[in-house]
Amino acid sequence: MKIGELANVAQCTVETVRYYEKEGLLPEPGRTPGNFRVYGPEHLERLRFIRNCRALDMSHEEIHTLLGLADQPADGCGAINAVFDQHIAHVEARIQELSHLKQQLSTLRQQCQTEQAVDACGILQGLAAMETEAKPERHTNLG
Amino acid sequence: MKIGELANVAQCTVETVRYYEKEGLLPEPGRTPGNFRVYGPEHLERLRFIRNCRALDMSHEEIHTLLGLADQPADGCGAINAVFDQHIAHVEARIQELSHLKQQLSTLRQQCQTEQAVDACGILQGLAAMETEAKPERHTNLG
DNA sequence: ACACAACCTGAAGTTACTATAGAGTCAAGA
DNA sequence: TCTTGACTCTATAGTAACTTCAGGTTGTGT
Repeated sequence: MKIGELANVAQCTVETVRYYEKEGLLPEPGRTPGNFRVYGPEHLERLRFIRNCRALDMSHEEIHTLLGLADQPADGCGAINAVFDQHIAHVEARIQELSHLKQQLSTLRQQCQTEQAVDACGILQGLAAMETEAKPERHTNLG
Repeated sequence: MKIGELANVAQCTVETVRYYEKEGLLPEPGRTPGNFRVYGPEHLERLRFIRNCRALDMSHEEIHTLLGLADQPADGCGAINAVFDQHIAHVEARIQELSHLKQQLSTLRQQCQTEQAVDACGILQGLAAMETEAKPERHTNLG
């Protein structure tokens, strides 16, 4: 199949497919005499794998690692579990962070319940007065 | 004060300060005869405001809006509340998303509790088999 | 006088794409 | 046969919020 069909069944755009190829996540497919890419089922399976990883918010680096491990059937899957556990930890950490932010935002929001002059707006006063919190160091791509 | 001191008290790097200036978040300060930036307390207050907004994960666009509203003391603060409410909604939505992801990740993780051959690894099988979920459209900068 | 820290500008790198420009390929209809 | 239109190709730039780097200037302490 050609790139448009592949992208279609894999629920992504043709640009994304070409991008994955350039990134080395997807192997280079064959070409027609007219230079169009031709994909087989193995490409589709790999692309599905990648898209599922992305749906789980894994970074390209993580996916790269996972694909590398998966391509060595002789090895055990302990390393795979490790990648997974780390990713879960990232997600959990981000949820914690965001919950904390939400708490702060709600507190600030309660400083101003009514429409009043800007000078008196409790939110602005709060934003000006807050002690800048050091952002926790991030080892994740999750924003 | 010079840029290094400003950055220091505001808990950020000098590069970040210069970047905020280029982005129009921080007004251009005066210069010494030797072309060094010189800041006053008003710059520090503004920078603190910005850093607090960033600590709350607001985008530069949101901060820009907020600063614009704050600079018009005649106006009411209803618009400010609106920006805030929307941002809180973004944070809540992202928490929901991540919680859902965590759920899926945990389920997958349970597919493989032991060290075994890669071919049998339940995680990889799960990743290959999952039905790619359409990613919800994002109207936020939160990753 | 000289080292060294702090400052300056401008450009490129980061992530995972998306968008655009300009050109080539191919199947079907007139 | 010609043409239209859908699809494809490559290469380049843009996105967000910075960080890093290269190469040069200014100020300070001894």
